[in-house]
Amino acid sequence: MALSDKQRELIEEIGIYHENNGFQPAVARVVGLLLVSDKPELSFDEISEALNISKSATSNALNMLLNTGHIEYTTFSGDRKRYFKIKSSNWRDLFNKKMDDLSALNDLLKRVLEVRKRESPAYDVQLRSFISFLDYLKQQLPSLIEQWEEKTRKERA
Amino acid sequence: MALSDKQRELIEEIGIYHENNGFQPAVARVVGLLLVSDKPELSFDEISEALNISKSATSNALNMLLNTGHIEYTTFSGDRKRYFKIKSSNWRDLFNKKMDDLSALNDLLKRVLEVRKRESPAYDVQLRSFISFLDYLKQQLPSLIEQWEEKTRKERA
DNA sequence: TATTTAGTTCAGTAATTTATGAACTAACGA
DNA sequence: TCGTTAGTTCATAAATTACTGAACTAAATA
Repeated sequence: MALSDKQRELIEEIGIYHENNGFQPAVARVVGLLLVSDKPELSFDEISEALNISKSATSNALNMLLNTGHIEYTTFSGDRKRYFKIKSSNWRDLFNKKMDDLSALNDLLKRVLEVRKRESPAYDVQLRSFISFLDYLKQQLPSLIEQWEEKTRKERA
Repeated sequence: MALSDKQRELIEEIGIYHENNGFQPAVARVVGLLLVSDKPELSFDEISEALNISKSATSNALNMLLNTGHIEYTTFSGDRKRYFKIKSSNWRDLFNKKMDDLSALNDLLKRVLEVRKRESPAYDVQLRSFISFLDYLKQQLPSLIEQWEEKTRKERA
């Protein structure tokens, strides 16, 4: 598992990114490694050694990522190892998760309006406006995706 | 500082939401309280008492939120207290932060393509596609916002 | 059947994060 | 000038999180 300095650096940066998104450090590094490594599929031991983390940490990280659908693995007959790789469908999921998170926020904010009793409705104006924007965004997103698909279709032609 | 059960509940839920977005628990609860409370502005002591957190935790939370531009305060002559409230401009900022985060991810992914040496370009197809989508989204967002503003302008008329 | 491989499990610890309480400061008001 | 108010600061404690190493399992291979 030869990794250039640039690769190691990027693994850490991707690691920190995913840490900030709620992943455990070791889990986040595994994602980084699988993204950045020249080989698209890595074995348990390759991961453990490349990142210099214990077998337990590796096991924990891989199972967590398998359970959450971030990675998957392939096998080869006559080889007992599993080879782990990023689930490529995961990009869309990852984006959807971000959008779901905004949606969750929006639900909370709608409840804020229901629950608090402010003297004047003036206090609610900004909040209502933000809620309305998030609703609009959510509604428009599908057609935005369609437009993008249309555009890429044309570009390939 | 009378808070209904529903208000307390919502403060916790908003708290958990913001914890998941990287805020410290106490900080996240302060945001929840300022959102949910009937009074739009609360003093240091009111916050400390309503959330049942120490003065140091309160001080820490308020200063952190002031520094990051999430809250601001007003004062009244003849009253030494500061009254803290959510910065309403903050909604747009909060959304922008989410988008910036996606943008940061996109930058990392572009670097992934530069750094790794995959045998076949086939491995890069999905990733390139996701990058292209994020670029498109970023580019389209301003006009999406404009459209929404246009729509709300019409609705008010 | 014995050995190696590919992991898993879990108790314990290291590291990190978060909150407390007590002592302090700075400004105001009596 | 003395007390009170409105906080701040910091050492420390408590809680939580993340990782390790050792012992284990289950299947495959010799």
